[in-house]
Amino acid sequence: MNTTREKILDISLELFSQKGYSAVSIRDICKYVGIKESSVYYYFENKQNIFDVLLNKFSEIAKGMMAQLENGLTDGQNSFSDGINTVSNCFFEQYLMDDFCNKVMRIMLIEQFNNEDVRKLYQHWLMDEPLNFQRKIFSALMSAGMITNCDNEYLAVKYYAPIYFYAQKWLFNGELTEERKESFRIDAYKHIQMFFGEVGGYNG
Amino acid sequence: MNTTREKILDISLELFSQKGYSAVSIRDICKYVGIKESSVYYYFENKQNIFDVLLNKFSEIAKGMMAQLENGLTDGQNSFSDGINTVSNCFFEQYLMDDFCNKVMRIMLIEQFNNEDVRKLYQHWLMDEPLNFQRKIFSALMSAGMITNCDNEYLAVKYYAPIYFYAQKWLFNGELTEERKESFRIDAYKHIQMFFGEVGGYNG
Amino acid sequence: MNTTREKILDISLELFSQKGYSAVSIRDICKYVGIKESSVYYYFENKQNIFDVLLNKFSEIAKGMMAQLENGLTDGQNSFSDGINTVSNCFFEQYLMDDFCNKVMRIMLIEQFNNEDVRKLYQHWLMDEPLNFQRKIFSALMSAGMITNCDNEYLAVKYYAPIYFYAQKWLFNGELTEERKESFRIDAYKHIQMFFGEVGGYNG
Amino acid sequence: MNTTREKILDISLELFSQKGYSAVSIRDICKYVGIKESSVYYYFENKQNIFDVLLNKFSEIAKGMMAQLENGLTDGQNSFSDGINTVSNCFFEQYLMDDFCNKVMRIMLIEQFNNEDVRKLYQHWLMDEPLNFQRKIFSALMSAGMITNCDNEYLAVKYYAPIYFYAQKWLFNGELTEERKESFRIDAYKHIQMFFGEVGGYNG
DNA sequence: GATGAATGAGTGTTCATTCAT
DNA sequence: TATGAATGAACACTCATTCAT
Repeated sequence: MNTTREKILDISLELFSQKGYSAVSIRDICKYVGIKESSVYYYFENKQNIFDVLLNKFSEIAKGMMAQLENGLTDGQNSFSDGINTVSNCFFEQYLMDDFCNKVMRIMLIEQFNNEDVRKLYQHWLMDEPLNFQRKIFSALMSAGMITNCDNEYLAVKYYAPIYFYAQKWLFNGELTEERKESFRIDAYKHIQMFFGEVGGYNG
Repeated sequence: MNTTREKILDISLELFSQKGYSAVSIRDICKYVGIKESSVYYYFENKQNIFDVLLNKFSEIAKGMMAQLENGLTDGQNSFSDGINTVSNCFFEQYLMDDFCNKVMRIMLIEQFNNEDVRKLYQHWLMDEPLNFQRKIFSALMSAGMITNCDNEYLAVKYYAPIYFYAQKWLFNGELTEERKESFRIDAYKHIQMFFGEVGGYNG
Repeated sequence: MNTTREKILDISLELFSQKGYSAVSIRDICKYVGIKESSVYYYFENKQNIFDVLLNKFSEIAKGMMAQLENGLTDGQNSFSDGINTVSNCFFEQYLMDDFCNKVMRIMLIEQFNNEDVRKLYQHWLMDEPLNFQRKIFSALMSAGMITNCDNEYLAVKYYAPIYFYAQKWLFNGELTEERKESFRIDAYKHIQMFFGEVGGYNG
Repeated sequence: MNTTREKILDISLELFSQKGYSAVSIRDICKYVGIKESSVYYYFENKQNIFDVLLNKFSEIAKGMMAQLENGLTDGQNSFSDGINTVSNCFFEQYLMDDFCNKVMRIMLIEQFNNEDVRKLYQHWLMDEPLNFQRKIFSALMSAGMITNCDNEYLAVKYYAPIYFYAQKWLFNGELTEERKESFRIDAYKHIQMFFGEVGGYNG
């Protein structure tokens, strides 16, 4: 592969996720990559293009992730809690806390205000889609009679909002250390347990 | 009074809240205010100073708001739901949706990544303080026997996270129209009603 | 008198002598005087005018000084060494080391390169005139037979150059402290003594 | 070679030596070099950096010059006056009147008041070092019995002060024309001759 | 593949000065 | 006497981008 191109992407991702798009200059990127500024233009049309490539890559991954989650739903699981755990685990580890995804999410969080397209992506992948997916889960659980029928729109928010809140608290600022990841897991899993305790299904 | 100074602050607030600090130039501000760039320096030391003045003004307001909320708690209210409504109303209308506060919150949301101090402010005024205040409410309600004793840390998150989520969804991007405010109110008040329905106290 | 005007002059003199004309702003001056920048223009046409007033004042003083020195020459003195001492003392204490004169000399030293007029003043009052005066002294001493006839042009340089050198070393940079003044006096008077020891007249 | 870089240095040297550092703008330099302002930053970090490069280059040359002079002292010379002439010639032609060195000296002369480091350099290379070197010469001459023993500190000043004085008069202001150089040579060599005439050694 | 050289447009900031009050 | 308000011109510097090599 073209390692220089990859390096540019890697370092841009890292820097963008730390300081945001406009606060990172081509100079900064090149300094870390170890090339001259003009060389960037051999691989990318312009600065914006680097950014776009990163976001597109993320969109692909996110799309795959959501598909995988939906498949996970229908797969035969031994038990209800097995299903919940598999799904949550996947969403947490391979999405919110995945090195690449986490960085892109930070970028989107920062750039959503300068860039309408980014805002839509953020809204889509961090608010609407997870909520939507959660709604489907609850629908399934309701039709399976595993939880009592109710407004699953609100149920999804009730479930997802604390996770979103904890993610912002632990995962989207400062360095993504193992400690912070663990803090997130503790808070999030406790929430899930409490949630299903109330809602009724979380007993295996 | 010094209208030019006020104008600079107003327009800076507006522009900063739309595009973030560094994406707004002194030239931009002056174009809208109708003065020459050098005139800005008659009123403010430098660009950062404009920003600081806005944040300080917000901090003062936020401090006052939190004090007022705590006082509201101890004031004799006719009923429990009266109290909740007064507090929520104040927090929503005069804080999250107040023209000035809302714009500063957007600024903090944007700038928290470029600026450690701002991140702390954001964390303090939009996460820790509201959560903290909520915890106190639940403590009071518990000792009054109005809700069953339980982990009020988690209770506060359960209560506040959806509000935070709805705020991000409706109040912190795009234009703050009446429609969006109304959508927020509907979602938020529904959540509050459901919450106290479950928790036990919300029957007056 | 107009004390504000005097203050402006005093402080300008001080600051100009420390940093040079262009490195001192009207703002700087006003900060120390305790007035607003626009007020300066009530007393002076512009910044350059302050500078000119100071230089003119110095020129007057220097003119007076040289006249006084020449008079001192013809005054009946008890002895040769009395005459030399009176003249040197006056030139050192009331000229090179006088608070006002010393500061203007520093200014001229700094500004001679930006300003042709200043360079001429400097050349005149710190090189040509002292040399010229010294020449006259030696002429007088020669015709009085007190020193042997010789090239008094060179004699003047031989006499004055070390004084000029010591002045640059001790009096024209850093703060003009009593210690530095004393160092200058020691070096300069030693030179004078040695000089007249060789030349022949310095024995009373 | 990098002609543009050289041009920037050449022209900066010229302009700085005429008006001083702060009175010369990047715009000025670029106008003469024939490049756009931003191009300067391809070759130099900032304006100060241009200045520093010039001063460092001078320091190197001055160091070499002093070493060469000291070597010259110990080299076998046919006669005493040969030695003096070689040394003086070198100090005058390749130091005080050398195109590059002369300009840097003017810069130092101007900037010594704005810049403590420059003042130290000036003091070092135009006062202390030459004086020091001269002292060594006189020490050597004394131990060789070629001049009578005496206070060689003062002797050095007696020798160097007039040269310093003539240098300031002829070499450090206005344009450095051949006429002015010649005037300096005449005055300086006459002084040297007279000096050694008195001191005793100058007869070959 | 990569770079040396250059640039146009822009940024925040300083400063002497003006003028109505 | 003094100042509040404003400005035009300048300044050092940054940055994304271009293009011939």
